[in-house]
Amino acid sequence: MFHFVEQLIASRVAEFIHARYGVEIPVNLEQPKQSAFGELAIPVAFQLARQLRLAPKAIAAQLIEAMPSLPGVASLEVAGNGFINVRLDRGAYGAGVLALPESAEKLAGKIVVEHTNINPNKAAHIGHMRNAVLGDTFVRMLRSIGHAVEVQNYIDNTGVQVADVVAGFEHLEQRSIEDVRKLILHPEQPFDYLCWDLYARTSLHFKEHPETVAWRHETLQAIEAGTGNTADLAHLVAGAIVRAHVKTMLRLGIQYDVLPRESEILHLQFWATAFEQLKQKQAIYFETEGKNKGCWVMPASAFSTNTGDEDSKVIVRSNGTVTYVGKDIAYQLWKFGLLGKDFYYQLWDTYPDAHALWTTTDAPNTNHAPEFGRAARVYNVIDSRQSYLQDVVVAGLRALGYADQAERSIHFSYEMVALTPRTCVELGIELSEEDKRRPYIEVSGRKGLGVKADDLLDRLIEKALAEVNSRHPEAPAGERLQVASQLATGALRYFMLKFTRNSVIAFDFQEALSFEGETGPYVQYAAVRARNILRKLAGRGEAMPDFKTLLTRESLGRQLANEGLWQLLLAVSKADTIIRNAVQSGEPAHVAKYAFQLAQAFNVFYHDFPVLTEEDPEKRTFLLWMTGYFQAQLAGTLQILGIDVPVYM
RNA sequence: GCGCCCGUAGCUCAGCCUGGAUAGAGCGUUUGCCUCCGAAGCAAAAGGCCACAAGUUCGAAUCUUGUCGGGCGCACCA
Repeated sequence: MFHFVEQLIASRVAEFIHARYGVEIPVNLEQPKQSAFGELAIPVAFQLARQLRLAPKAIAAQLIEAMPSLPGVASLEVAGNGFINVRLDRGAYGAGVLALPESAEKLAGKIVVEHTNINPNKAAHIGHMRNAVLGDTFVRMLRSIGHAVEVQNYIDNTGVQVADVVAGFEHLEQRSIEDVRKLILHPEQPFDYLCWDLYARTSLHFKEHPETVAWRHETLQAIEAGTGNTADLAHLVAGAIVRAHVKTMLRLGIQYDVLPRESEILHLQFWATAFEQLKQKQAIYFETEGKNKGCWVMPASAFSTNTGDEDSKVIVRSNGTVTYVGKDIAYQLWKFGLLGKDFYYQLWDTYPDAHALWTTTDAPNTNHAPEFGRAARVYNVIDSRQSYLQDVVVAGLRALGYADQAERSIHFSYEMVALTPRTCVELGIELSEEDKRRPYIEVSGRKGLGVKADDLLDRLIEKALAEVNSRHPEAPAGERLQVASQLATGALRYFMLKFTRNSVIAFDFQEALSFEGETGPYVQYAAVRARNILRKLAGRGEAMPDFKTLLTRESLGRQLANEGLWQLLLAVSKADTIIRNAVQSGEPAHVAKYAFQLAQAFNVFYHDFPVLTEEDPEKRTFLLWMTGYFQAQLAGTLQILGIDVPVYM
């Protein structure tokens, strides 16, 4: 509702200024820091002062003198050095909120969001969770304002990391493919955990015995060839790990539409097609001298604005194999429907809610897969350390003449998750004296240094369950576990979202395990309390009043004369403004912050205005309506954050 | 060396894009509030040269430049 009023006032004021002074000027409204200054402030007199050569205060006075009355506005007044403060007609605003349907119109053009993208060779850790939660929340934000969104989780199943684990199985562990199949089917420990350790051990072995690094190259070549025992083993391992990842992410309410795999990029010759285009448009050239002799490279001038930068980027190695960036250019072209070819698809799994998850395959078939790719806009959720490579990919698009798509190919970047030295100690990780003085320690899958996603979730559930057990010992055990899981997810997702994208998260158990203050459970608690009031009402056999007939504009005006209630209604009605701005700036943290503020506002309401015991019937009706409105807005905002409202807590 | 990010309360962070009226929140500390829709809550107090300097401006935490700290990149790894 707030969004609507803001826009209406801004456009009317701009029109008036144009008519009166003949000046085209954008009118920006701001929200005063103090509520005593009204609901909105128009600082336009300051901007006009320069052009009209008049004091801002005098202009502001002229404006409010001559301005025709604005709809929904009670009064305008000059304040400070030239602000125009706006006071809204509270009854009209309340009636507007009551009447306005919450609907999002369908927007044209599909948006592809690629996120998660974990190498399928080990368990997911907290860094991967930040990626997935950011991506998933952004997807929910986009969908909530009417965008069609396709979620892709790219699987690099033919890369070095998978090769290392496979080499570990074959050389260090002397395991046959049948052995590994048994480890997957009858695990003593989760397979992704087993690979976590094996990957760390193999990496260490390579470091200590450099001559064995040859295993990696042999394995890699075998995997790329696609046939034979080693390739089959890699396929088995990567597949099992992907299943583990999909399962872990589902615990956080994260689902995907399609898992494009690198193996198909290779087998279906996606790269060969892209390579031809790049050569044709001379986006890359064959280097004949220097350190990159024999490689196909992209000149630095294509992707770097720094004129002194002479380092070109190798796309095809001198041995004829393509780098990751090359494959990514092909993939990015496909996302926009620009490659001129498509994958084949097969069903990977069906989620409990019947949503289908597809993956790519190189075998032609008659499966009825939906159409994937052909995006109007693409977001790649990738940490900021890879911004250099992302720049190269976008430069590839531009060099091929796809300037529009390059513009709409967005690196949704975020800073890494690191560990505080205290957390490292807690995990039993030995730190050097130098590391102890650092603000944070980078996680490393290669070193096995990190907090596994499932471990963290388990700890959160354990803690939440203890709390739930102490409060609701009589409730069924299954239900208590369900509630504890929802609280754990809420705590974790909120924790991952409360920081803005470009701030490094120094992960700390104590902070992440908290359920008090600015946390997911705090917001969940407010939603549960709001719903409990409505539930109690229904429990008494009392029907909800007919708000639309009882709450007339006059009645709303009387109730909203109460400053506290008016401020609360304003806060609750700002959801639309907040979410639109958050999508615009690509910042899920803003939605999280708003959810928290909404919960704070509700707790004030809850404390100051007992609803069910209110004796004045008109006020009681109003308070009930506010409760319902709060409940709906809290639940709606939490849904965008991917957080459930438990039945109790 | 070059590029990107960060520096705001004891700690962890919002605010910076789009300059504006007394710089906010959570945690921690101190003090109150459960006979009252659930205390995972509410109320209050203390706590700031917004790293530093110069510039632009009527006005700078916010824009520009420089300096100093810290982090991350700059592979024929991804």
